[in-house]
Amino acid sequence: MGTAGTGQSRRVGRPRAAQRPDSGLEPREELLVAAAELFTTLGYAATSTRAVAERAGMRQASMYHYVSGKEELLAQLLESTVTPSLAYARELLADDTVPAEDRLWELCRADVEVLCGGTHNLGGLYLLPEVRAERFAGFHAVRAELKDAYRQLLAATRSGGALAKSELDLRTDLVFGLIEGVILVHRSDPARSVSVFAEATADAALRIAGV
Amino acid sequence: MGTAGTGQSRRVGRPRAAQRPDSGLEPREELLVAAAELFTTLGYAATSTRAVAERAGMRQASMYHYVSGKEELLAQLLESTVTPSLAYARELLADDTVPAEDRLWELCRADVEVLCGGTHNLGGLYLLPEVRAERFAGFHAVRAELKDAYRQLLAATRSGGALAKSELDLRTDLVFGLIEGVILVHRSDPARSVSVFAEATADAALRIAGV
DNA sequence: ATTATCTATAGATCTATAGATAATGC
DNA sequence: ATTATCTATAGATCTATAGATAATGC
Repeated sequence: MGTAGTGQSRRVGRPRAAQRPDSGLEPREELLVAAAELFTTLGYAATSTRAVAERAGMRQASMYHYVSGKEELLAQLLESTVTPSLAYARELLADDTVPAEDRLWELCRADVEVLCGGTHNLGGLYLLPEVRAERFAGFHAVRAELKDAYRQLLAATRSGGALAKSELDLRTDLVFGLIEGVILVHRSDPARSVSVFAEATADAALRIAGV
Repeated sequence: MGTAGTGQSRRVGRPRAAQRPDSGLEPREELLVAAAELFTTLGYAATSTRAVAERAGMRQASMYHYVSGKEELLAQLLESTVTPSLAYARELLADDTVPAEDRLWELCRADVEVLCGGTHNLGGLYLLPEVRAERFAGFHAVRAELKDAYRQLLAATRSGGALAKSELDLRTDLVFGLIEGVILVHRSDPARSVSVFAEATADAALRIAGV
């Protein structure tokens, strides 16, 4: 069995200068958690590499052993906000034993649940203007895929099938806009139950969709 | 009549180093326009005072003759996104000759129209994490007032009068979330007519409100 | 004299690299 | 020997102030 498993066993390499209770996370994970906290509270550009590294328990320069810089952390965090919902959306798209209305409802509910349920409001990072840069093309691709899943589910509903393309695009934007907006507004009342909020949002989305 | 009026007449003070076609705007306005462009495209923290000043046609240091720094520009821009809608909301709240449903619809429509209608997507600035700072308390106050106007109009509708407080808060968040979300999503299809989009959003808001 | 601007710059960052060091592993 | 970390720092910013300058106004 060796010494692996407990996590707090002695590690290779020079010890850290500022010793801390072992978080149990891998260093890269520690950096991501620290970045999520700081980006969402202080803002991305206002957060220095020093602040991220120090919060993760290492010195500024040590961060570069794990990531190429701040941008990589942001890119990873952004993708992690969409990937779970996208995987679920694909499952739902493939499952034609359930009416499209129900699948759309479920996607909305799950999407809000995931994004409001996390410790930090990573949803807000979606909208950083700096995210438009080429560097984040991967994130934009998965996000566009998710939006397209919404569109396809809308089109598959009874009332959606007959829509002209422009009307379908409009409704997709309204539904997608609702989901993003409520995620952002959620922080005004974080005490409220996330599952209740997510279900209410899904109900609202179906009413908007006109199904 | 004197020499005022044409705007391009000779001005007091040392001439600018980089002469440009006269925008016709006051220097402070030029700075605000430049800041709006840069903040919305590059991001707030990623925009330097030099970039703002230079785009406004002056050197970096000259900016301080008009504003105390970047924060003041952001604070002013933020307030300018809410103030028109808030003034309109107050009018609507006072006008009890029109059914509350219609007034709510009209507020939603106007709010989206103003925020999507501007040249830049200032709506996105709402969500900068740096805006949570004490410095922007004024903005948060007017924004909270606007949200409260939405709440009051919702409460005044036929179906809204009977709601428990928590239910009213929930619906307010859904409607307010929709408005903010669509403003952000609007940039995905800026070619679409703003007035059509604003009316569709107002329709959707009423459906969410359950009236 | 007043004003709006300029140039120059001090001081405070921040990022990313170079090279040293202190552990474990063999 | 390998690894993870450290310390130190060069170079590139960026902000805000000090003080000079080039207009108009009286």
